[in-house]
Amino acid sequence: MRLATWNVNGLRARIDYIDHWLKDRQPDVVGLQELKTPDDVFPHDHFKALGYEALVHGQKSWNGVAILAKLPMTLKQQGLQEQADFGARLITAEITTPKGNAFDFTTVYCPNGKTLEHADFARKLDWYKSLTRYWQQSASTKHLLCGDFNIVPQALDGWRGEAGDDSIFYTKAERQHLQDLVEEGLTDLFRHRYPDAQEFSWWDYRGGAFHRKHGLRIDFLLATDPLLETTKEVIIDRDYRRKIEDLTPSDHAPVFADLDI
DNA sequence: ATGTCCTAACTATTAGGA
Repeated sequence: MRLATWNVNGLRARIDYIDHWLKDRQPDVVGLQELKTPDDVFPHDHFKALGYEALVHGQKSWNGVAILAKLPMTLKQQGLQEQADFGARLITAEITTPKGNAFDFTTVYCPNGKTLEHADFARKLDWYKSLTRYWQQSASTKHLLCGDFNIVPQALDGWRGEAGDDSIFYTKAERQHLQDLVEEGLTDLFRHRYPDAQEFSWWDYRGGAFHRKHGLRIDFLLATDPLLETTKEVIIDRDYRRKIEDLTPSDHAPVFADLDI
């Protein structure tokens, strides 16, 4: 069972690139973020031809999340009710595996915050409070939370290291909100498997950041213990941050994990 | 040229991204 997360930076602009990756990696379930696509033009037929059903929570121009799955799934939640005016940023489905096991899969596009001084930074922190409350209420023992969290968990996860401390993405306040999710019983699958590895999931398009290794690890797969225990491998799929022929990549790499469920 | 790049949108310049 291969579960993945990917901020695609525009679904319609990325559709051919996404096809390459789906065919190469064959994930069973994928959480997508930053669709920038209204629901009424979401290319359901396109993904159906590749074997995927899609559940979508999108909007015009910005944000937007979706779940692609080769397995049976049912919609459980679209959006955080307390945060409806901050964009389409969360979707949850219940997935049934070929073994007949059910688990919940949530994918999120957490707010960026812009700058420490901007009003959106305080809203980002408040959004995280709502996410933690949602998590407390979901009360499912097998639950994966994945997406673009827009927070650098520790110095190892950002190219600036400790020099980034207290700047946006690296603040104590933001990191505490990730810690709150850990205290709810979630584990960062990549960091758990590779405690000392420095791998990034996002690189700025500008200034040759990818080749200069100026990246951040801000895309995570977080899982409850029953899912953690069955995790066999976790990959940050860095090769898919590269250009493919004439196709432009997202600024994020996909991240996926293989679980025996 | 905020070293600067990519997307979407009232198609030309701006907002948003991280």
